[in-house]
Amino acid sequence: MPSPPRDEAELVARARTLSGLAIDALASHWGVRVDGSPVSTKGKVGELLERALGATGGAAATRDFPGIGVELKTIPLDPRGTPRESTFVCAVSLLEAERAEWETSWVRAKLARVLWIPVGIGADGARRIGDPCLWSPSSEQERVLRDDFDEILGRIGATGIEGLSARVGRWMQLRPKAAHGRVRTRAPGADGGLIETVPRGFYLRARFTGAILRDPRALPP
Amino acid sequence: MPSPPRDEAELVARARTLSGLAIDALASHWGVRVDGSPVSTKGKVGELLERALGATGGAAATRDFPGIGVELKTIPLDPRGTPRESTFVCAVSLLEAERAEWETSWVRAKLARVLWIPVGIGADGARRIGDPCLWSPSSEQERVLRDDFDEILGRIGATGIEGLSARVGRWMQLRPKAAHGRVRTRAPGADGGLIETVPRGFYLRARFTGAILRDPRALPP
DNA sequence: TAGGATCCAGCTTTGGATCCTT
DNA sequence: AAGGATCCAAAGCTGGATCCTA
Repeated sequence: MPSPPRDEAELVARARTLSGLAIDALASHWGVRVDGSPVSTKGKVGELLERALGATGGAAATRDFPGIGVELKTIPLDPRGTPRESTFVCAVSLLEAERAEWETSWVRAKLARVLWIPVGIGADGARRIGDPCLWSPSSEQERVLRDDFDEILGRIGATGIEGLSARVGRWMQLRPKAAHGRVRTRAPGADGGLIETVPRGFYLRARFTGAILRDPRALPP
Repeated sequence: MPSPPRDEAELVARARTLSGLAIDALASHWGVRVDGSPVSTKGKVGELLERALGATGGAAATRDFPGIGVELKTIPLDPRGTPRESTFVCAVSLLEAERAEWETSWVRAKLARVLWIPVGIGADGARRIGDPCLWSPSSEQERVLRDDFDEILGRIGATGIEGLSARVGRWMQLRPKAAHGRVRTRAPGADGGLIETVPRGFYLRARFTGAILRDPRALPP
């Protein structure tokens, strides 16, 4: 198990040495199976890269590399280099939604510094690690993310969580997270009591992550 | 048959009196069948509204209302108010493509002043005429349309018509027009001779017409 | 043919549902 | 539950093919 990287430069240097490596090779090195049925290997590649880069593992970690304030995100690409999926950022606390502000939010902190690692798929079907991209949002990008955040949390306050569609948000959306979980939220209306619902999390739309992988300062539609 | 409207105000006033009217009612008034199989009634609604508004009919007309320089376009909407189709603007002369310029183009002249008439569909399945919208492109809108025009004609010049996909163009695209027609164009390359191909026309994408019906100065993606 | 357009199979995108490990 | 995510049916969009009338 590698020790945590001392600084960003060391983290990026390590990520660069992994570039081009087949996922299968990395998996067998770490004794992890990533060749099962697709549904049974969700999240495995992300965890594999955390290990290989010396991330602080486990559910207690607030960030992947707390010492240097960097979040690690893998992005699956299709053969043309386009993200195949949206990217989960973090869960949201529905009960604190009304008081939440972008400046002090967890989602902003997570997105402040991200090491994106694309995982491509070759003509032979083998998945390979791509070139890492250390990114912080430009001020224009952050403005849109903040607008999305405000609109999403504003709707939760106005109509309750059941009135919020995953369509809301240009680059960021709120969607169910976890099939079996239960959390409490407030029913719509001023007199709303507590009701139970499924947990939600912030996701970045694929068109946003695709654009920043091509150009870190891009402003997608 | 109404006489041609004297000016824009009269045209819009007439269009407003039609708003809310069922297409079936208008059709029976003019003795036109619009209840056949969908494939057999293409274009009927557009012709019906031309008649009802006193447009100069026939293939010889360069514009629907030449006296006042207005083009009439009907737009079919789905139950949510979104355009169901792209909108045909005019044919393109492939042989003159290399010399063509936006400023003097037919497509620009047609789009300079358009009376959009949405045709919605109610919960009962009946089609009804909506509120007319007299529109000219804003300078920002025209800039994008000109860019599309330049890129489309530029590609015809560079790669020939067969190298041009209907994907080119943000708001406007070039697509086949007429199933059986034949026109001549120049083969790609400096030494290109004349070859035959299917006629093409400019179309406005539904996301553009949908946006300007909601807000005439909107700048869709 | 020119002028009025829509059809519709196939591809892409969306977003609610779901899976594994600690 | 928290943290790593992907699955996949259904809705939406695309764009080549096509239809009618004068």
